[in-house]
Parts: sequence; C-alpha cells; structure tokens
Amino acid sequence: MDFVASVVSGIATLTQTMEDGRRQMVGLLLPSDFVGRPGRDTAAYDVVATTDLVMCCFRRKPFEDLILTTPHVGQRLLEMTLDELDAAREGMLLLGRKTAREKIASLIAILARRDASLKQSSSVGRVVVDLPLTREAMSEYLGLTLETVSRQISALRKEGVIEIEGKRHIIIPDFDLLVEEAGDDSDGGFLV
Amino acid sequence: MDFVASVVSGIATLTQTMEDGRRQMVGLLLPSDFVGRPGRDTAAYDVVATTDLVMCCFRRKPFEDLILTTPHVGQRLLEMTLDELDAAREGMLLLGRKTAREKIASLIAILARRDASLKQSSSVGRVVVDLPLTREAMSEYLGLTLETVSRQISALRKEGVIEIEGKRHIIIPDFDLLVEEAGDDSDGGFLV
DNA sequence: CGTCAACTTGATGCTATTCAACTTTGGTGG
DNA sequence: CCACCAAAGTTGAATAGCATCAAGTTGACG
Repeated sequence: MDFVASVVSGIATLTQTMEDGRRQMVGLLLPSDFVGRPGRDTAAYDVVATTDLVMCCFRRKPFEDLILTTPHVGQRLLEMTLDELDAAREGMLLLGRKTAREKIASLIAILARRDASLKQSSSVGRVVVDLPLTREAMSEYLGLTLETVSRQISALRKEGVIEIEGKRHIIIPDFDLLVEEAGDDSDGGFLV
Repeated sequence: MDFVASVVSGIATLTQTMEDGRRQMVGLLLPSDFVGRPGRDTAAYDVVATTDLVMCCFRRKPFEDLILTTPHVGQRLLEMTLDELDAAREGMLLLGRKTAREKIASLIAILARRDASLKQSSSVGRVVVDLPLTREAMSEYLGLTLETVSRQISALRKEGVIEIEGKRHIIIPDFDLLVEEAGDDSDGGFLV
C-alpha cells in the first residue's frame, strides 16, 4: 500500500485470512472511516468493497509529511485510531463472550446507529436499516457460519424483535429491546 | 482517569465486563506498553495488575500539551496505538476463528515472543517461558472457560508440543511446531 | 499439618457447526 | 415477456466442540 484513504460513500470490509481459508472481519469501513497505515508499507489485511465505493485517496509519503508538519492532523489521526481501537476491543468482547443471538442483535444495532449518525436521525423507538452485507459477510464479522446467522435472524423475526422486508431491509420496532438482546449496557454508551 | 502511564515492569490486563459478569480481556499490558487515552477522560476498561507492577505515570493534561507541542511524541504515540490496533485485530481473529487448541498455542507463542524480545534472546528452537497468568486469566484472554484452558494445556503436554514444570513454567522443545499448532503463518510475520 | 487458591480431570449437556436439500430473488437472453 | 440460471438465503438433521457441574489433586504458606 503506498496510499492512505478516507471512505466517502459505500461500504468496505477489512478482513484477515488464515492459511486454510478461515476468515475474520476485523473492521467495517463506513463513510468517514480512514483506511491505511502511515509509517508501514505492507498491508496485513484484505480490503474489500461490498457496495459501490468512493474513497478519497492520498499518496502515503506526502501524507506522512503532512502529519509531521501539521500537529492537528496528527492529533486527529490519533483520535480516529483510538476510536478504531475501541471498536476492535468491542469486537473482541463480541467474538469472545457473546452468544450467536447477541452477536446478531449487536451487529444490527451497530449498523442502525452508524446509519442514524450519518443521516443525523436518532436511534430510539422505531428504526429502519438496510443491511449492507450478505449473510456470509455478517458471518465473517461475527465469527459464525452463515447458516447460524440466517437461523438467528429468523429467530429474532419470529419473536418480534425485528421485522424483515425482502432479505436486507430490517425494521426495528423497539430499538431498546434490540439493544437488550445484544447484551450491552442499556445506555449503549457509545463512542462514535 | 486523569493520568496516562507506561509499564516499566510486571504485567497487567485490560478487561471489559458485561452486565451479567462475563469478562473478556482486550489487552495484555507488558513492560514498555502504554496505558491510557489522551483526549478522553473516562476509562471503559478495567486495568488489573496480575503481578507486582511498576508503572511510570504522567498527569494527563500536561501530557496532552506535550503531544501538541512536540510532534515526535505524538507520532510515536500514534505508532504505538497502531501496534495496539494490530494486536486487537489479531485478537479478533483468534477469538472468532481459532479452536481452543489453537488459542492456547497462540497465547503461549505470544508470551514467549514478548519475553524473548524483552531479553533480546531469540524465539527459535528450544524456548522457555513462565506464564504470568492464572488459568482463569488465560481463559479471559482466549474467550474460553478455565477448564478448557487446563484441558488443552494438558493435551499439548501429552503430545509433546510443550513440557511443564510446576504449574507455570513451560518448555517449548520446538518453537516452530508450537507456531504451527497456533494456526498462524509459519513465518510468524510479527509486527512488534 | 491444616487450609486455601490454583489447577486437573471426569461426566454430561447444549450451542453452534456441518452437511444437505430446498426456496427465493434478480439478472440475462431467447 | 418469461423461462432459465446463478447467487443468496432458508431450513432440517446429525454431530463436534466447548461449557457446565462436580469431584478430586497439588503446592505454598501460616
């Protein structure tokens, strides 16, 4: 990688792959997210667009110079990196300790919140989201198989936690209920 | 938290807890690691010393000023944060896709490498490590129960991948074999 | 020598995986 | 326009792997 970039529109995923093909998503790149690693020139992850994607790219060298000469850019980048670190650690809790059902509920809640913050709408009461990921991509994010993802989505639907139109369009009648199913603190103390 | 710190000697853990008590370790703080979050004043994690611990602490406000006035300090901090991010993502792969056996092998390999890099010895062939964690702490790191940790350590011992003296002293006759059991690339392409 | 925390081991149960068949959806060309 | 096809998703049955519950064992320390 000899450039860094910022996502303008669309969605991409950051994935790590083992020798035998097992895959784990380690980051979800949504609009406003930063991609790339100043100070290192090899990329340890696969970046894959899951929708049409527009990124704003910068050559890495000039960008690194910019950081050194403009303290505020460096500081902003540090802040964003710390946010990504928080997200990764949230992911560790999800992967290590949550049940399949909680994982699905968590993912839907994350996507709904990100979507709401982009549109500057609020995520309380009745909320609507379009899943930008296939069941397989969700399974890679959640450390599950795609069958388990499908089953748990069906279970949440049958119990009225979510409603589904088509395959990807989700209606959340009561966002707090979903958050409760996710096993998170009710306040949902979120950082981004 | 109104201070940040650097670990001088000893070992601490960074842990996240769910309402019902489930715990997931999200970071292992070894000598030279940085603790704290400039720019944010609430700590989302529990920091727990697992051995006698010496840390070098700084008040947060003056430290934040230092970052702004001294670009190189900020840049170094960004680098360290990016390394932590890599470690967290490595953790996501471990938690999401590795088997219990692979998780144990991975943890022992990580500890052996960190130990070797501190002592500036190399981690090839015959390697010796003292586990600085209880079985319970290991289970919190690996997203397992302590019983599973114990069983998998016994299994690795029975198969000759490791030898054990006492409860914590581990001898690794062939480090490459251990790395293979961990499911990582054979080159062990490591970043720290 | 008794006590306690750390650890080990066994038996059983449950959750998520695996393998397999089937359904739905959106796109393509006759 | 619709028949066909591939990709995505659903559902079922059987199984594997880890969790849970329950005894034990070991070793350090007073």
